[in-house]
Parts: sequence; structure tokens; C-alpha cells
Amino acid sequence: MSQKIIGHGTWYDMMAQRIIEREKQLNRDLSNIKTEMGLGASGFPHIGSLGDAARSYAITLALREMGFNSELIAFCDDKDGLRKVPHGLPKSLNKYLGFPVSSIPDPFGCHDSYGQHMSSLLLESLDECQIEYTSMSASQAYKTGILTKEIRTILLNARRVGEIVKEEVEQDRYMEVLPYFPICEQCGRIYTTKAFEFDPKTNKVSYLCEGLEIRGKKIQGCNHAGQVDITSGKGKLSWKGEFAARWKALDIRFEAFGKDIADSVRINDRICKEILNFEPPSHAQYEMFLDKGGKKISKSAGNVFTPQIWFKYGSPQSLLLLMLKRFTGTRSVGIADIPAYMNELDILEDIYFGKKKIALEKELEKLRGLYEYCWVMNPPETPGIHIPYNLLAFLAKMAPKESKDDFLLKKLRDYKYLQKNQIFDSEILRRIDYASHWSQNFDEIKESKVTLTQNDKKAITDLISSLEKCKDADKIQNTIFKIAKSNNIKPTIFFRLLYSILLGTTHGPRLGPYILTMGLQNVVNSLKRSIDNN
RNA sequence: GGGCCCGUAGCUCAGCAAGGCAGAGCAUCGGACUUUUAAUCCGAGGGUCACGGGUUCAAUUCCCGCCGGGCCCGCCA
Repeated sequence: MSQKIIGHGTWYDMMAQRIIEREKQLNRDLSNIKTEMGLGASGFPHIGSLGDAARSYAITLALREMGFNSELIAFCDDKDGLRKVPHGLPKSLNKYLGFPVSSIPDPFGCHDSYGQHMSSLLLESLDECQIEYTSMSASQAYKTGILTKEIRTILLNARRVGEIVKEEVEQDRYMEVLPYFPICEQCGRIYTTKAFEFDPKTNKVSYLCEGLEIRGKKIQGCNHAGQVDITSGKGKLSWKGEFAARWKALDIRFEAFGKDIADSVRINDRICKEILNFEPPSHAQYEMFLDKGGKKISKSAGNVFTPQIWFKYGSPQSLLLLMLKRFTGTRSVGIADIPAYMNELDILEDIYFGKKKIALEKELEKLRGLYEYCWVMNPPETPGIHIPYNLLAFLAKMAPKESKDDFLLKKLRDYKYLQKNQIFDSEILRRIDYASHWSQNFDEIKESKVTLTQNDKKAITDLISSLEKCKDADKIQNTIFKIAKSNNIKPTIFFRLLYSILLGTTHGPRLGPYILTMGLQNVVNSLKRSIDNN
């Protein structure tokens, strides 16, 4: 009954404790507990890839909070072959299908290779979130030979590997083919080769470049028959085996994974244990992120929801909140959810700083912990100013282009979010930036046609002639009321009408000052147009 | 064929990996205030937590089953 709260009370703390217990039972060295994430480099990284990192890093943080050293290894799968040209990239890349992504030129011309371009996009987003990692890449690993011992063991036990694969997923392939893909020395492709013999004396694998069918599409091989030295870096293990090799060689103790590779992980666990004699790392399986249409967010499909897109509208912490608040469960996510996560982070911040009370201690600790994880354990010392996202987006939309900052400053002071003489700090500017992007892209003022009655038209005509005489805000404000009343229109209704014409919404900022900032003549023109259009 | 997730207020969902109060936002309705300002403030209604069993002093939460919706894998990675 008496429940002691573990760490910060989150799932990550519990998992970390479980890992420690397991490692202690296994009697393994705890001086540096490594977690790992794999990062794909064959397409634009989507937010799900960042989720993998966020969750593994949260475990690393939790382990550190418990007093252990821990390190996140970001392992870049840059020897994977290109299977499909991602949407939005030139068709000319088709000629590189089957090539390791690290040997394909960067179509953007800014990195050493296609693979490096893609993986750097994800690494940049990790930096943005202040996720610390030790970067490694497959090409580097195979070249420097850190996996050689494991590769040898796996190839020498290829028959057993084949049996495990068959037992787990009923796939026959590796009963005959070695779980190793040489890069064809003649055509440069990797998945087209079939490795059939390993000579432990020379470390050489014999292969035939016979081609491979992927998703119904055949990638042609060149029929070259050759040999490759496994220590040369000119080939790689199949995923069914490579994880295990990595885990052992790098001494990995935790790796989270998406359910799409659950089978591979299960197979690798067995290979790791039964063939490499190494207890596989602890695991946690998470669900895929779905886009709002319910389809898996895929690296090669169009309209990829990338971390970079998120950062346009929301903070890194809000993205981490999305990733960390729940571990299980399929998540549907779209750009439209960003404001909600921004607001939720503000609520968490209120809880963290005790501004908002939570009755249950367990609940309180968990939410405080979640907040700290979102800030990768470096939360701000003082709470920020919490301007609701929607309000900012709304104000940003309403603001006259020429004097946006003045307008926002005044409104935020009026609404008491800012003190009388307070000016924007970097935090508020950031929020304004997010909200402005939002309103520009998703809430554009529509040129909706407003239907006017004869009476409306008359009132507006009256307003036009009065406006031309007005010079100050209060006078304009009063004039609007007077005209509404003199035309037998309820002020509320009349205001709503004017907002519709001028802003395309039913409400907005105090009209007097707004009309002045917009420019009297502009307003008059706009009103005239609305009458003419009816 | 194998596996996973979801089902909670009219809507969107939180709560479930640590069993102990049925929750939030929006919407609806009522009231107050109003020279409009994501108007604001106060209040109300709304639930078989999909369904059936089990464990338990106690189950939305854990276990088994079942129905419905969705996803992943079954090439490669």
C-alpha cells in the first residue's frame, strides 16, 4: 500500500529501475549503461524517428537521475540501401536504387552523401531538443572493424541464424543465404547481392549480384560474381543479425523500438543470446505515429511530418511532451495538434511551479517529472508568461502588417499578460513566432463574402461617411455604436458584421484603434467593396 | 497466418506499467455582466468507462474471453 515514488514518478523511472535490477542480476558492469537508437538515413526523418530518440534518451536521463552513468548511442543506418526515391526528390535518383545511402551523392549538394544529409536532419532536431548522444554510423562501424568479431561469429553460425529466423517468422531465406549483404564491387548496389559462402581463413564472403524484388519492384543486379572481405567495410550484416552484433560490440543495455520492427528485434534477441552469448538489452516497444488520416507516417511517402515542421509552430519541449507523455498506444498526430501541446506544456509548467494544485501526490510527482523530462532535466528556473497559443495566433492574424509588434505589445498589455512597461523577451518572441507561422499557414483570413441586408448597407454607408471625419480611436468606437443604434441594429450584431467584413471573423480587437492602425482609407475602401459586392 | 493498439460525457480526448473520488477542453442549457475585445464570470445537465467473466476489501486500471475500429509484420531494412 505505502507506495514509494520511484525517481520522478514517470514510466521512464520505472523502466530505468527495472533495467538496473536486471543488469544487477546479470552481474554486469554498471559503470556506463548505454542506450541505443537506430536512425534511418534513407528518407526524410519524421517525428516518429525523434520519438525513438526521445524515449531512449529519457531512459538515459532516468538512469542518470538514479546515479548511474548513461549514454545514448545514435547509430545511423547509412549502409542501408535506397529502396524507393522519397516523394519530392528528383526522379534521377532512381539510378541509385539499391545503393547504400552513404554512397549516393546528396541531392541537395550540402552534405557528403544522401545518407548524411538525411541523418543530419534528424541529428539537428535532436540538438534542438537538447538531446545528447554519441553519434555512430554503420559505414564507420564496418570500416573500423568494431563489428568484425561478431560478424564472424554470425557467419560461422549462419545455419543456426537461419533456423532462428525460420522459427520466429517462418522465413526460409537465411537457411540458404548468409545474413550478410556485400556491396557489389562491380555495380555498387547492396541488396542485389546474395552471399552464399564464408571463408573464415580469408574473411571473405562469396556472392552473386542477382537482383532483388522489393515491394513488387525488381532491382536489377549485374550478375557479377565476386568476393568481399568482411573487414573491408564493403558490406553489412542483414538487420536480422546486425542489431545483435551492435548490441554486443557496443555493450548496449536498452533499446526502444517501434512495432514495425518487432519481429527483427525478437530474432536479434535470440541471435544475441544464443549465438553471440550476450544477454540482449532491455526493450520497450512503442506504437507507430499515425497521421490524422490514420496512415502510418512513412519516410518515403509525401508530406512527411518532420521535426523541422513541428519547430516552426511549436517548441522542442512541446514535441518532447508529445513523445514522452505516453509510451504505449498508437498516436495520431497532425500539425493541428501543436497548439494543444504548447498549452499543455504551460499547464505542466504551472503544476511544476506549484501554481496549479494537484490533489494526489503520485499524480503531482509524475506530472512534475514529465515536465522535467520535456526539458531534458534542465527546466527553467522561473515560469514563463503563458499566453494561450490560440490568443497569440488570433492576435497575430488580426495585427496590421505594418505595426505588428506594436499591436501585439499593446494588446498583451491590455489583456494583462504583460505589465505596463514590459517589453517582449526572447521567450515571448519565440511564442509569437510560432503563433504567427501558425496563423499565416492555417488560419488565413478568408475573403468570405458577407451577405448584407438593405439595412446593413445603409448602416455601413452611414459609417463610411462618419468615419471620414473621425480622427481618434474612441470617437470611431463611439461612432460605431451610435450608428448601430440609429439603424436599429444591436451593437453586438453590428460589430460582428464589421469584423466579418474587415477580418473574416465574428470577433476581433477593439475596432476603434484597430481601424486607425489599419488606415482609415483602407477600411473605407473595404467597406465600400462589401456593399458593391452585394 | 503472427502480433500490437484503441473503445471513457454530444464531440476530441486524459486517466490505465504504481488498483483507492469518473476527469478536462469544446459544445449545449440557465443566470449575471456587457460600449463589442479567443468577451468575461457563475451555475447546470450529460457516463452501464464497448461487452461478459475472473482476481481483489476495492477494477476504467490487472487477468481471461468476446465484439467493434485501426495498425504493424508476413520482401527488404
